Amino acid sequence: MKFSTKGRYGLRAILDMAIYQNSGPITLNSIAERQGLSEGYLEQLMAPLKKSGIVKSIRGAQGGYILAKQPKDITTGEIIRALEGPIAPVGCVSEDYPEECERAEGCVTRMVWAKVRDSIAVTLDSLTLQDLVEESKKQTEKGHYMYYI
Amino acid sequence: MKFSTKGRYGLRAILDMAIYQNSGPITLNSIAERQGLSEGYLEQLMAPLKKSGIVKSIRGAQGGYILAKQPKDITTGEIIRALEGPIAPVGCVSEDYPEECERAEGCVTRMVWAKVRDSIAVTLDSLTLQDLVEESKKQTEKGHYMYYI
DNA sequence: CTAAATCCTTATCGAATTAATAAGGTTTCT
DNA sequence: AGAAACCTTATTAATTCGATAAGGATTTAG
Repeated sequence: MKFSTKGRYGLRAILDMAIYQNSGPITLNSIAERQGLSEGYLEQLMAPLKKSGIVKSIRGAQGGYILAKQPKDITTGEIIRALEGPIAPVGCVSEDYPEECERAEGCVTRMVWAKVRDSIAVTLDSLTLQDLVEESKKQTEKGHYMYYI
Repeated sequence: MKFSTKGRYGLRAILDMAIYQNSGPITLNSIAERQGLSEGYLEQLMAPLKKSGIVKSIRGAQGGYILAKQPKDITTGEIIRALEGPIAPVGCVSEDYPEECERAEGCVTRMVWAKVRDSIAVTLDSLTLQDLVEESKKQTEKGHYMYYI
């Protein structure tokens, strides 16, 4: 039961953007360097993030990516869903198109998974990028360098 | 971000046992039949469940498995951990032996994952097998046959 | 107008994980 | 003694994951 590197790296990348956004677009190259991630892999993460309206891209020289919304209006849930798909600890309780199952109606274990799904969703949806930026500032003041993982 | 069939099938198997326990051990064969699972695969699930003190086995003819504790004293968290390992949406926040990470100290995204881990753990740990048995009775009264998935 | 910087897309590949089966062994009851 | 059941390990096919590669498209700067 793990999130893949898509969600993990993607969240780091977006937080990186939120922290370093001040003037002009941010290149994948600079994110990759700061975060120790591969630029090629980051490129693949940007496609769904763009599609979900979380980032915008600016092509050409001096181009890069910018956040499409204010950090306070972007939740971690949004980011994770863009990268990992709907939250679904098991297929039959997927947020989007749950898998069919003959006896889903009276299924007791299914209720367990639905509760798990909801608890994950509530947690991720109640955290905004702004929250993370502020936490990051606190940590920097404490002398800790940066988020990782 | 999915639980594997180990956790899903295992939870069904244990709930099946809780419902059908009355006198004498329950054979894997009968669980497999009722639940539509393969007996061979169930065998593999029983090893860790036994090791975790959730079930006991009785060997030989007329043998089978019985719950090692009362349903009210078995949580879904226990069962899932026995089968899937420690709850850990990402390695660095594993309940058991979190993976090392240079900058774990000031890591902001790590805090996100820790919250996710805790919300899953609280959900699973606050549900007992007894709760599921009762829910199952309710569902049966409503005319729904059984849990599945 | 050309070169460089950057985003964009698709293909490929090895490694790891998963789900399941198979096969044979051990224990205990009748 | 033989059958019923648990027990353990090995194997395998399929899938997913993480990453790299390669080449294309767009825009800016000079």
